[in-house]
Amino acid sequence: MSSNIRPLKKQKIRQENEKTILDAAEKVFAEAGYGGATMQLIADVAGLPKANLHYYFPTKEALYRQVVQNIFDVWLQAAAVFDNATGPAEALGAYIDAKMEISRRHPAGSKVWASEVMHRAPVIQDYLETTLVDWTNDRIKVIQSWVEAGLMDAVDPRHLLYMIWATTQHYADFNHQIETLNDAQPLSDAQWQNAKRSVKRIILKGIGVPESELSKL
Amino acid sequence: MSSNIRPLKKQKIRQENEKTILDAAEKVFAEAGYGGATMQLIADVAGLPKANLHYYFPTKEALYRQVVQNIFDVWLQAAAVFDNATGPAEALGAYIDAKMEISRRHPAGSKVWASEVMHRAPVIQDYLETTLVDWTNDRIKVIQSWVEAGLMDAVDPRHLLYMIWATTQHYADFNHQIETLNDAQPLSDAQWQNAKRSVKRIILKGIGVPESELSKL
DNA sequence: GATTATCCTGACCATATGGTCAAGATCAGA
DNA sequence: TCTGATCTTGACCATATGGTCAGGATAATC
Repeated sequence: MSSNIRPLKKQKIRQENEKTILDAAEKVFAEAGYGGATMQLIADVAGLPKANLHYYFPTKEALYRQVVQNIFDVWLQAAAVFDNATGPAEALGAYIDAKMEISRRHPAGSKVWASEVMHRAPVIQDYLETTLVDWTNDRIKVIQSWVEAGLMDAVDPRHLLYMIWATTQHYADFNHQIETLNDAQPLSDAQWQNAKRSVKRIILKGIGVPESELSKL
Repeated sequence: MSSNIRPLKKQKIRQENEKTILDAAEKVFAEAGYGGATMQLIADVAGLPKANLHYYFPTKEALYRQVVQNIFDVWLQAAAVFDNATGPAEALGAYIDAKMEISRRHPAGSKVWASEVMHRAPVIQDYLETTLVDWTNDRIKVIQSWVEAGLMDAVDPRHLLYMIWATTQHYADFNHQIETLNDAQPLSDAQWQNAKRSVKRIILKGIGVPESELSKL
């Protein structure tokens, strides 16, 4: 990597500023959308002059692209939890927990992702067509093997995945609506626990996981 | 109403143009977001000069406001199906069907709604706080009565509603992702039927509706 | 057919925004 | 301390956009 040539302190400055800018950008893109976000506002949130953003990221689009790619990485990491498990209760339960936790800790990222996909994925369409398609097809096979092993009902794996994605991400993307319906308060720790338990219970029971497994939630 | 004073033909012109503009606006707002949408593009889609839009809708914000309010009305109408039913299987089944149908026929509207809520509902916050809160609280009571009558498990009604909203709207808001995962094809009639059946089955079974009711889906 | 109310629209304006640049500041290495 | 590389930033520019307006077209009324 050419950045290894760069001296240490300069390297650190670059790293920190890029992170500061990316964090600010994620926040602003989430709140205003791509079109509504302005470089000036991102700069203000980052606490840097606007021209400095353009030093690190040549264009608004390049900055946005980086934000979206980072979110995709977080998404993929959560998906890993899916794997190291033996059956549907464990695997899907852990996956739902992981995604709910992301929705709680990282709502801005989820909103940017949702916005990007809603607008026909102008910058990450290639990722959808390759990484996402592959990942999804792999999990579908895993789910089908569970069905064949009699560990769960013969549900369509695709729609099961969509339901999990939709529901977990809803707690991030629609957090404002959820707060409004919660007496204008953010969900408390206990309410988040309850949300996770409720979601897991309905989905897992809905696909035929036996009651003995459900009681572990 | 003062528009009754307006002569017939003029009245019709107004009605038709407003509808043309609102349809174009919904489409463009859905595809580009509020910030990314331009009055010029909406005008082009509507096939009218830009100045004409400003004759009917004074500002971009006024036009957007009207679009969002219309969507809220559609949403409320679908919610009516919830009522004329006796138990959870029938009521929730019909409600899910209705919302899935809206997602299929009216995806642009759903996207505008999602975008509005994601951006902290700048124009319909008052509706969220009044109409939506009231509607939700009413349905929660209904669901609780079903629980008490032993017609379903003791699930938290709130999270059940969120799951239904999330899942059904996902098929509109993320239709591009779903298409990408469906070999770049829109869902066929059969696939929509399958989607509806899958969603209803998982959710209804998940809340403890007996198998005898499920087989009717 | 003359008058009034409504509708239509090309041309125009003020402003906001993404992006540029040149000059200066800071740092690393010799 | 000197030199080159990297980083910083205020000032600036071209363009796009929301919105205005005056004058013309069309429809309704008498």
